[in-house]
Amino acid sequence: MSVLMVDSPIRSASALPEEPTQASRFGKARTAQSGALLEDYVELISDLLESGGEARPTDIARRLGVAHATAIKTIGRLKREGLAVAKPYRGVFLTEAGESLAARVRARHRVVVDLLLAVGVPFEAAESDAEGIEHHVSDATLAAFARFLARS
Amino acid sequence: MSVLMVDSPIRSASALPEEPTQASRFGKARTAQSGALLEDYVELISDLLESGGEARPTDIARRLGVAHATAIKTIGRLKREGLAVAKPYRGVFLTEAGESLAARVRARHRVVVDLLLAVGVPFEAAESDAEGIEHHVSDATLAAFARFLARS
DNA sequence: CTCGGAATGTAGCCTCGGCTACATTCTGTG
DNA sequence: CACAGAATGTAGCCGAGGCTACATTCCGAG
Ligand SMILES: [Mn+2]
Ligand SMILES: [Mn+2]
Ligand SMILES: [Mn+2]
Ligand SMILES: [Mn+2]
Repeated sequence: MSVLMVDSPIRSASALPEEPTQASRFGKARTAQSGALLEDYVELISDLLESGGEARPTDIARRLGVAHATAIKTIGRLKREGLAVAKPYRGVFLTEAGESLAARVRARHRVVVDLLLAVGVPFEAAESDAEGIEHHVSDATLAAFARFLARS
Repeated sequence: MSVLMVDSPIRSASALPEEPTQASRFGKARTAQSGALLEDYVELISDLLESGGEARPTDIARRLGVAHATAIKTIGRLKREGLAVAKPYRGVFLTEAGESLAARVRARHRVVVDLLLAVGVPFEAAESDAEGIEHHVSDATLAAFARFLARS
């Protein structure tokens, strides 16, 4: 059995994926990323509205750790995309679409954190990492997470 | 015991985190994201070099699903940051720093995919989502993933 | 009621990461 | 060995998402 595996059809344990496959994976990651910011804003605005009553630009900015001008500009984008409404100096509110997105995003955030905790990630790392990870969790993955948590 | 829990110190199961805590979590997610692109380039270049020999801009662009001009511009950034070297028309190579980053990134990618598979995520979703998730997995989380996989 | 400080909004700048269009260089086929 | 076509590189555009500086509006203490 002096096999050297030279010219084996299987090149190695981790051969490169096909080009179109790989391009599609990278493309999905880029797409997911581009929605991340809006998701975080909508989730945060919903949290603020539920827990206190008001979602003011300064609060939003402070919680996100950005300048207030940055927050206001992004709130403008939320309005353009039909997720939020706001009259000058009156605070920000969510549309139906905004509320429904917020609900989905919040549910997913919770499942991701719980999954991380369930596999042994320390609390603060779980919360911190989840803030980025959540935006890259597809429906299929989310469903798998939920199943895993259910049978734990 | 006609307690209504009004004015209880614990407001609800999911109270908002403290402002500085939340800002730091969002900030970390933003920072992680800014490094993501370079990580993917370096990992891909390393894969191409190991598996074939050459890492040419056109190949890189095709695999990432972007225009070749975009890839060339980013390769310029890799050079500025000391991760890659390339002479005109000669293909791209990694510096020591680049190789070492690539090794870490590839190892982390593998652990993330394995973790996803281990909790029941279907293969293609695991590969696809991992491409985004990997960039938000801290060292603490990575270690927890590895421990979980070891005792499975 | 006033008025000063806080909140809000606007203007304009920057980098990153996409893109298209065009210019240049390389290279393999005839 | 020429040269057409592919690969590579350059120029310049765009939007997103940061920032600072400044203008405007609101509101509560006095
Ligand atoms: Mn998030
Ligand atoms: Mn979140
Ligand atoms: Mn990736
Ligand atoms: Mn990867």
